[in-house]
Amino acid sequence: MSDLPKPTESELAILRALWKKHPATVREVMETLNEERDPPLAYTTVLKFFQIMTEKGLVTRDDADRTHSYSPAVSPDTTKKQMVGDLLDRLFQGSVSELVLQALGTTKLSKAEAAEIQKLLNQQTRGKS
Amino acid sequence: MSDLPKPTESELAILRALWKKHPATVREVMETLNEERDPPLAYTTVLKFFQIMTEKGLVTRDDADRTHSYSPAVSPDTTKKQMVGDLLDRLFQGSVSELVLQALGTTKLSKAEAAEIQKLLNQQTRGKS
DNA sequence: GCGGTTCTACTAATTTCTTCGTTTTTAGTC
DNA sequence: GACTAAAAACGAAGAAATTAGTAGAACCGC
Repeated sequence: MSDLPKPTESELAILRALWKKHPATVREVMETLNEERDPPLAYTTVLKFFQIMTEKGLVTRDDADRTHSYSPAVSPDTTKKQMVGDLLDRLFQGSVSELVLQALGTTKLSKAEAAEIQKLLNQQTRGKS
Repeated sequence: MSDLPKPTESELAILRALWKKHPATVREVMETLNEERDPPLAYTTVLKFFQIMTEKGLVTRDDADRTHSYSPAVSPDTTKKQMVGDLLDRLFQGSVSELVLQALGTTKLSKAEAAEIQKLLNQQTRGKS
């Protein structure tokens, strides 16, 4: 499996929109993106990103209808794994625990969240020396 | 306090070198970087990065001697916080717990590491409803 | 069928990042 | 003081990413 390229900042924004709702048209995604942007993006700009991303294999296009629709070709989970792994290499010398401690240091968690993490930790260390 | 810009990939590589040893000269950092690079970087390339980063305020320059020496103007911790926060926003809707679960899912931790995380979790949830 | 609308494709300008060659400055050596 | 070796500054090319204008095709209502 040839790994897909790491999405750029803009590509990621589009993937986020697609993960929320897909398939989606260029116009739909454009509107979603422009809700949180001051200089709004032109339609053709967003279209261009879709063309590039189709080329790269990050999204798939359905051109059965005149108005093409797009879907993500990578899952949120895969992408998160990829990007966390990347950050890990670049900034934490691969130390997962350091990253986790760093992340935990930034905010307080709810009890439920903490419990969930505890659970995973317990699973991981069970039976280890 | 005007936040400093997010370092680019190359700038980050230089910061990593400086965090390991500073102050350091251009040549020293160049040699460090080139240990793990196949097309090695030219001296002037590395120098250019230092000039840009000085401009941006990411490093400080000591030009007392003819051979200038540089030190990081941002700490590893600050940078890590910045970049983790960035990833959090961009990919995890700000959910620290989701990021942590994702990170923990990638590798098994040593017992010591797990214990350290447990400790922090306990501190954080103490006295919470 | 025709005019307006909306879509995709094409092309290209702009910006940011990376890279390095050339020139200038500096400090030491004879 | 001129010569050389090393460093810094400058300028600019190349590459990647972002942005958008324009042209041509497809559809819709009349």
